[in-house]
Parts: sequence; structure tokens; C-alpha cells
Amino acid sequence: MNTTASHLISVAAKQFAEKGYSGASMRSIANAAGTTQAAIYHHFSNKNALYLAVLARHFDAKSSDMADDLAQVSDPEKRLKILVHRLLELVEEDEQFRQLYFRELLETDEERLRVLADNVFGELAVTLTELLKELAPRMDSHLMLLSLGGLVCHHLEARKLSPFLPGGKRKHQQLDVLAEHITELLLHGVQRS
Amino acid sequence: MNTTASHLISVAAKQFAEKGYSGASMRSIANAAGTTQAAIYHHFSNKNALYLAVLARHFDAKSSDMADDLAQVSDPEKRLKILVHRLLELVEEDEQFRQLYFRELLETDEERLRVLADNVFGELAVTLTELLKELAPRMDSHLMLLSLGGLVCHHLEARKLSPFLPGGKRKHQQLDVLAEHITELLLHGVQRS
DNA sequence: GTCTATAAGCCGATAGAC
DNA sequence: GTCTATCGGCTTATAGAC
Repeated sequence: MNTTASHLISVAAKQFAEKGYSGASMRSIANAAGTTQAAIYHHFSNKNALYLAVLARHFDAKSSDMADDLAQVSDPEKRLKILVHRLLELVEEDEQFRQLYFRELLETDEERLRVLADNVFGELAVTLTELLKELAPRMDSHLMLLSLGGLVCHHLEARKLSPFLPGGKRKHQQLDVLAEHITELLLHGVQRS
Repeated sequence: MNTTASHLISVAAKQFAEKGYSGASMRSIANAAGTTQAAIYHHFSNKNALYLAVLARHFDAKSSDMADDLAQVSDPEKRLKILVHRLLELVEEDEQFRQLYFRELLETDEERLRVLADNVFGELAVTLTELLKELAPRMDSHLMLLSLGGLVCHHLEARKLSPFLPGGKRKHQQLDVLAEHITELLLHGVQRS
């Protein structure tokens, strides 16, 4: 695999995630990668091709071995607990994934949304949907997928905002506190007797 | 109130929401507003000031009379149902609010996040937090606010993506289907007997 | 309060040397 | 495969007429 192109993708991913497509320039990407702007065009035909390469890498192979881990546990409650925890870890450790996902959500280009769904959500979404069907047979599994994804991503992305919101405390930054809240909400809702 | 400045803010809001800060140019905003780029500088000192004016308007006075509507209903279950419905309507009808909110979430500038929290979430967040304390006394009200906001905003924003995800059907676009799903999830979780 | 004109600089992309 | 140089165009912002 071409090492230079691969390195360019890594650097570009960081910049696209942080600054958005139009906020990141070929020049600044080249500088951060220690090369020149013109050199990028040897590896990618244009800026959009570079961006698509970034998406292809970061929205791929994210399925992880979640299904295998869950297969060992039989109690549904514990299974959901593990699922939420794994998913939070997965999405937390890859900040770029989260940022790129939210940026793509704001995109209106339909083909780009399709690429997003097929790649990210290709394997991972199918795995998750199957797990959710088992764990929540009573609920619409498609909407559950969106609820779970929304809860996990929004809680993580809103961590920066949390301190300024009513009741925001330090403990609300902790991953296990978030995991417990989401799990409890998903399992029993707000009204457990 | 200056009508020209006000009109500029409206036009700018649309463009910033759709294309982001660096994607929207002073020229394109001026063109859409039917004036010239230089004229904007008579009303706003620079691009950032225009952007802040957009945020100030769109993240303000969004509290609505949700609290009043809810005060008339005593049954907690119905109260939550109404809350979710109202919130979905509120956030659905103002697409720009949603887009600007997600874009600001991606922002790292701490002062900007503070402005966001104080303005948007100033009044509305306090109202919602109070309501959530009543409706979900067992749960952490701060995390509940983030869960509720995340569910509502993510479901609405992911509507474009939904058709490409596993199990996505036309009915999942309907506001009342989303409302029922979110309400059910919040009330009882996934495991109601 | 809006215009034209322009400054100074960054943008994506290409040409061609090495 | 990477460089320098450059093109045409667009960017924010300002100057000054009306």
C-alpha cells in the first residue's frame, strides 16, 4: 500500500474533521504532511477525491468484534450494557469518526449520504441492527439503531458543551457515567417504579 | 430595528446553516440578499460579527410556551408525550437551528460554545431541565437533557440518511412515528414486559 | 446607506523541471 | 514522486464617490 498516500489521508482526515471540507485547504494539508500542495495531485486527482478517500478509510472496518463479545453473554440486560459500553468506547476513541459523521449528516449531497450509509453503516449497522432486534424485539429496529447512535454520538460530542449547560458537572464527562445513564435509559426508561 | 441588517441576518443564517462558516462567502450572502458584498460591512464589522449576529438571533427566544401547555396536563405519561411532540415540532420547523447547532457542536472555540449554551440553551434548557426533573426524578436531569436533545435532533437530522440504512422505510420519515418511538423509549425503555 | 474599484492574499489546479 | 512557478479565480476587507 502506498505509504505517502496513506499518510496524506491521515493528515487530511484530521483537518477535514476539525475544519470541514471548505475550511481545510490543500496547502494546509500539504504543510502538515510535510510536503507541497502540488504533490498531493500525484496521489489524488483533486480535493474531492482526497476527501472521499478519507471517508472510505474512516467509515470502514469499524464493525469490531462486538458481536463475538456479546455472544458469550446470555442475560439480555448484561448484553445491552456491554453493547453500550463497547459502542461508547469505539466512538470515543475515534474523534475523527464522530466529527466526520456529523459533518456528513449536514451534507445534502445524496450520493455522499449513500456512501456514508454503505461504508460506515454497512457492516456495523447491520451487526447493530441484528443485536437490537434481539435485545429490543418490541421496538422498531431501524429507529432503535438511530436512537442508539444518536445517544452515543450526541453525548460524546456534547461533552464540550456540557459544562455550560444547567447541572453540568465534572462527573458527566466520565465515560462510565455516560454508559450507565444510556444503559439505564434504554433498559427501563425514565419511570422504573 | 434596522430592516436591512435584519434581512442580512436571515439570508446569512440560511447560507451558514447550509454551507458552514467557511463555505458561505460574503459575496454569495450579499447576492442572495440583493446587495453588494461591501455593503455588508456598513452593518457588520466583519464576517465573524455577522455570524455571531446569526447565532444570537437563532439561538434566542426559543423557549416557547411548552411549560404552559404542560401545566394543564397532570398525567406524567401524557406530559412526556406532549413534551416530545412539541420539541420535535419546534426543532423540525427550524431546520436552520438544527444545522447551526450541529455545526457549533463541532466547534472547538470555547467562548463560542459558551455563547451557544447561554443563548439557546439559556432559557429553553432551564425550562426543559425543570420539566425533566418532574418527569424523570430518578434520572440525572443534566444527562436527561442531553439524551432528549440528542434523540430529537439526531432523529430529525438523520432523516436524509435513514433510507439508506438497514430497515429504513417511508414511515420512518413521519414526525408522529418518530415521536411515538422516542416517547416509548423514554417512558419504558426497550424491555417493557 | 449603498455603490464601484481595488488591495492583498489564499484557493484549487496545472505545467514542466528534475 | 516531489519540486518550483504560475494561472485564473475567489476571498475578506478597505477607500472613496454619491
